[in-house]
Amino acid sequence: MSDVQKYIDKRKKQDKNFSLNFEEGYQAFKIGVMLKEARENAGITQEELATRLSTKKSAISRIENHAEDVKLSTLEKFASSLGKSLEVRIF
Amino acid sequence: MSDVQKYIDKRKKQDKNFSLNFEEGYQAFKIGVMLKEARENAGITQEELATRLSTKKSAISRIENHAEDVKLSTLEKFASSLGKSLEVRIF
DNA sequence: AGAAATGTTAACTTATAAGTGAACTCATTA
DNA sequence: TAATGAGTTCACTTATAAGTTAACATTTCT
Repeated sequence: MSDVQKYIDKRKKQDKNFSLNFEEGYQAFKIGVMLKEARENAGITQEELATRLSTKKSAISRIENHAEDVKLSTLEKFASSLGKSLEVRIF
Repeated sequence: MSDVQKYIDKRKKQDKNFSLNFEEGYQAFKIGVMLKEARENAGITQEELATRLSTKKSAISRIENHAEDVKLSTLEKFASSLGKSLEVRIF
């Protein structure tokens, strides 16, 4: 079972509304999970990442959990501050 | 020579400022070219695409040419209205 | 060449992502 | 069982992407 799936199940239990309408925002949600995973793999806290990005931990949390939508530049900064790259592809 | 490179050369000729500072916004720019390419491959005009996306051709032109930044949802809508998918990957 | 279709740009408005601070939960630890 | 560290959520502000109109430019026709 993938980490994404585990996370979905966990959130479904906690959050009644969650299981209902997450399909709409699924893409954005999945990216939040991706970002959280990338950060955790890098072994740093939200606060540390926030410092690197000159922002606050609350902003990081929002992106990882509730981001309806994200700007491309935000994704890029997030990724590159973890030493990662971002690929965007149309296929 | 790639289409992206051809386009860069063309723009450099037209636009004095262009060759100077395009590194900064390179990612966003490249995506604009990608989107333009995808649209042209689909054989539709900016106006037709604008109609599909319930917006105006000027907005399409801006995204293809001058977009400093783009929202993920905009990319997704753009791609899916051309029958394409969007992939975002951190690596 | 002139006309029609297509694309670009600028100026302005509207919608919303991101920045911020504070109060809270939860887990760990001294 | 305080205290500390990590994460979440809320309310508010600020920055900016996207919507819109209109004028202009460019390309592609006959």
